[in-house]
Amino acid sequence: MVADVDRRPRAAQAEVTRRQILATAERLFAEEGLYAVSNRQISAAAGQGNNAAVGYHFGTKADLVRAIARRHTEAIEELRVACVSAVRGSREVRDWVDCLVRPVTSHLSSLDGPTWFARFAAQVMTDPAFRPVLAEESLASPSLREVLDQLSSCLPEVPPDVRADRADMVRHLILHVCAERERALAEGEVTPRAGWDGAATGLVDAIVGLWTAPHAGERSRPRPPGL
Amino acid sequence: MVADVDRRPRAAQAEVTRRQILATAERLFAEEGLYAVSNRQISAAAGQGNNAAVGYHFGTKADLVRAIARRHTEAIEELRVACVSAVRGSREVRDWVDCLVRPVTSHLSSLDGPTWFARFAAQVMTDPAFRPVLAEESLASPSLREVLDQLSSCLPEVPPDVRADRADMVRHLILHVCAERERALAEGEVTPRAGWDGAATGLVDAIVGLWTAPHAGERSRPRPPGL
DNA sequence: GGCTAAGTCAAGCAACTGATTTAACATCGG
DNA sequence: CCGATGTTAAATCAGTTGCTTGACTTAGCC
Repeated sequence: MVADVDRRPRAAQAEVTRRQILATAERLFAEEGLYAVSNRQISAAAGQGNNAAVGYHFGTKADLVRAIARRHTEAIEELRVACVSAVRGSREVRDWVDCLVRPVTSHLSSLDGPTWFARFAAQVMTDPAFRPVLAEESLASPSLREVLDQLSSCLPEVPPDVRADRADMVRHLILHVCAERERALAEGEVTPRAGWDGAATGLVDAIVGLWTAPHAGERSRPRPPGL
Repeated sequence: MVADVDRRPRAAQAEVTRRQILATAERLFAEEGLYAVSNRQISAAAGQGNNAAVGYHFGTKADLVRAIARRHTEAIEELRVACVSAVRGSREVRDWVDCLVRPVTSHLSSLDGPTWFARFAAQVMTDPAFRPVLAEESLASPSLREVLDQLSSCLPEVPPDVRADRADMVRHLILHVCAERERALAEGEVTPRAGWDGAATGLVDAIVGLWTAPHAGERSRPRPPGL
């Protein structure tokens, strides 16, 4: 169980197998659904004759999901840290919204070929059983906290509960728009935007508008009486 | 199980059973997850000694999901039609955004006790296998098309692809914000807004801001070079 | 009253699930 | 060189899945 001796051929082969299982599981989860794919199918599709390879290298299905997620969230976290340090000191809403959106889209576009992580993450965050696996550690990111704090300080006049409400909206927006775009790409549909960078621009435009929108009370117009 | 079943006519008793299965399945799906619940568990939890009751009254799991969804989407559709006819002729963005949000939140608040449909729908729309079941018929609603057309005509200067992009965002926003709020309510967490009506107001505010936000190109500020 | 058909119940089916166990095998430390 | 170790392979386990089957109960109609 020593960590720093994995350069040997033996440990290297195991690492190749682990990587293969991770990649295969991520693809199958995104395409077929989290629960629709069994550990056996993953092992087989990963080229492992062993039908228990997943259980051996990872543990339960939750552990596998966590391992897949961590690999991406770590990369995204690095990009976000770089993005934050690039705009630190700014008071522009758009700069900080960029720090929320660009790390995700940039990471997805950095993966060659089709991507599956956005669809995977959307499923994990929507499933009541798997949500806690990813939610805690993902929302605890210090750089993410800083971005949200900075975004809040850009709008001191907006009540805190409204800001919290909208922060949730932004989170859902980024996740599911990326997942939907990924799915559209995979199914060969036409996408509203060309490339992940264009999608990010559309997302940032919309989020800036959402974040800076006037909040309840600033509008005096009454709602229609029907509802 | 129930004492007064013997007095009911035959067909009515079957309808009671169907209703019971639908309600139980909706609750279990929302709480445990779509795939985490088997037809057997649903039958048992619905008080049916028959372990194949679900298969008998409905067909496959997809058929059950469709039946659950239809019951709610029909009610929401009615509310939306009423909402649309109330604001027809208006050129205000907020009026038409109301027609997207209020029917959903109004329907959820009309159900007494805790609700499960939003979480259920979020899972269905996120799962690659079940998404087509709900997506087609839900997006084909004529009143929904009219609202989106009216919303588009409110912003003629915005390119069509940007409008399509943002329409997708609005869809995701309404669905997953309602689902998240429902989940928070079920787990006893504090919710940013009090009541579904307040949540709808926050949602409408944000969506109006999102929809009317300036789009790419209207901002001349270059993005930070880091990404 | 007796018959048909619908609804319910209970048992059992093959197939599949995660998990465990055992064997084969290459690599490593000495 | 050999034994220890860790990875892969393969067989097997109990439990659960959807689905089918047949018996039982009862409403509706002749």
